[in-house]
Amino acid sequence: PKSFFSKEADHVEGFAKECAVVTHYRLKNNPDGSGVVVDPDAKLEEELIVRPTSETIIWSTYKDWIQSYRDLPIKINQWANVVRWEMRTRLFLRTAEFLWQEGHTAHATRDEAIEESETMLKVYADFAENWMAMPVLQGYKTASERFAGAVDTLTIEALMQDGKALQSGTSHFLGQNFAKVFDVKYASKEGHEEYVWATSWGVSTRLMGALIMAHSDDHGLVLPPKLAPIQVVIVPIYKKDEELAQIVEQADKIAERLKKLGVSVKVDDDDNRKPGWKFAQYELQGVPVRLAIGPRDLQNGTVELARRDILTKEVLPAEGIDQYIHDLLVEIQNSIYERAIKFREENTHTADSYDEFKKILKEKGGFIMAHWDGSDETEQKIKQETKATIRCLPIDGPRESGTCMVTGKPSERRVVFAIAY
RNA sequence: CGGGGUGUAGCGUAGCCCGGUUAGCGCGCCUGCUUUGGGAGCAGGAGGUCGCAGGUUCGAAUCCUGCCACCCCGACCA
Repeated sequence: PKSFFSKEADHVEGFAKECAVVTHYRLKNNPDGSGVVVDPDAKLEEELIVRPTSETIIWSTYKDWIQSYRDLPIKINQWANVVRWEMRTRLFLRTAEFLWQEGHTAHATRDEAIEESETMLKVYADFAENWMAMPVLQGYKTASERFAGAVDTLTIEALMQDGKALQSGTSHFLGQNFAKVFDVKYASKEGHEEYVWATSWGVSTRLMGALIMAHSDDHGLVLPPKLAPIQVVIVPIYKKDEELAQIVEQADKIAERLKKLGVSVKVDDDDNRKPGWKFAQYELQGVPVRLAIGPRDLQNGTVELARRDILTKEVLPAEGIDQYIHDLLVEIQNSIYERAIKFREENTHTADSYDEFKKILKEKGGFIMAHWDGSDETEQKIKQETKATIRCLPIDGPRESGTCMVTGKPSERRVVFAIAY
């Protein structure tokens, strides 16, 4: 309901310009027969906002669920579709409707809430790095980039292959902002009424875009083995039906052995597509390992193995190939990650003057470490003049005193700038 | 909303400026034969209200007017 949504002032300001609003609840046939029209008699007394995020409905509910310190902490995660009516959408990265998980927690103390927000950021960073094989920077957002209604916003920032940054997940420390406007209090051990402390955090289908842009090449997707739905595909090569039968028998044997090792396999005996077509197709889909088996292999007891990530091929003995692949998948996972790390290192630069900053931005892109005086004005000026934004103040970033590249005022540390999606 | 652009077969497009054969090409689709270790080859075939409406003209995909739709750039952005 609109009235729920209007409580937290910053929250309203942050989302008001991109909300889909339900004003009517019924359609009817157009009398002129041209289709359906909104029934003007079905106007809602109070408009509904299709949620851009669920804080308001969550907190109006938490108010009923929380009375005592014994009810805390409360941690709910939900998967939901949300709608943000962006001016311009971008496939996977900024769709009008997207699926995400959003967690909402309430805590008795400030420290506990902060710890929760940091823990979740690490969960996201762990997933990005160890499953998606995508290195991320962890850090704090500046005030202007913060979530609407948050005291602090933590972010994981990834670097895409085109040198642009992508915010890939966020975790917010909400302080007592929502507790106060939704009046969520609990009775403490000491018998005092206290407002709860809150967090929220989420990752979305934007991660699909991140995965694509972090690893793919001109042949298509490159999926990290841990996330690939099919880790190994076996393509038979044959001329006659009798050959196919023999090859498929061999392929099935290898597939069975792989499955015992926990590897997911597809044997593609589709006769409608030819080997070359299949090779290209599975590369497009990012299947990490491809085996080709033909009459020659049957005779020699070999298979041809191709790696998707580095596009190599080699002929290996069929004997023991299952264990070899099992180990290779681990190696590929690491290799993709290492390649992404290397790319990020090569595309992270330091700038000590505004001119140098602009030059790097124009010629190289990537992350730029630079000193900033901490003011909103300077941040906005840089954004207007260069389109670069402060991606984050890294959690583990080194302290290094210097002077702001724009104003010359003192700075305690470098912050991370980039052009972002 | 401001600026720019595009609508031609299932998809991608040429033709439009400078009006004039049966609107051309690629992919895909269908049939046959040959093929199969990197997205097959040859031969034959099907498929079109040229976004919509009106106008100019002997004649309009092409020129004019109006409308509709979509795309790109900017403000927004997990």
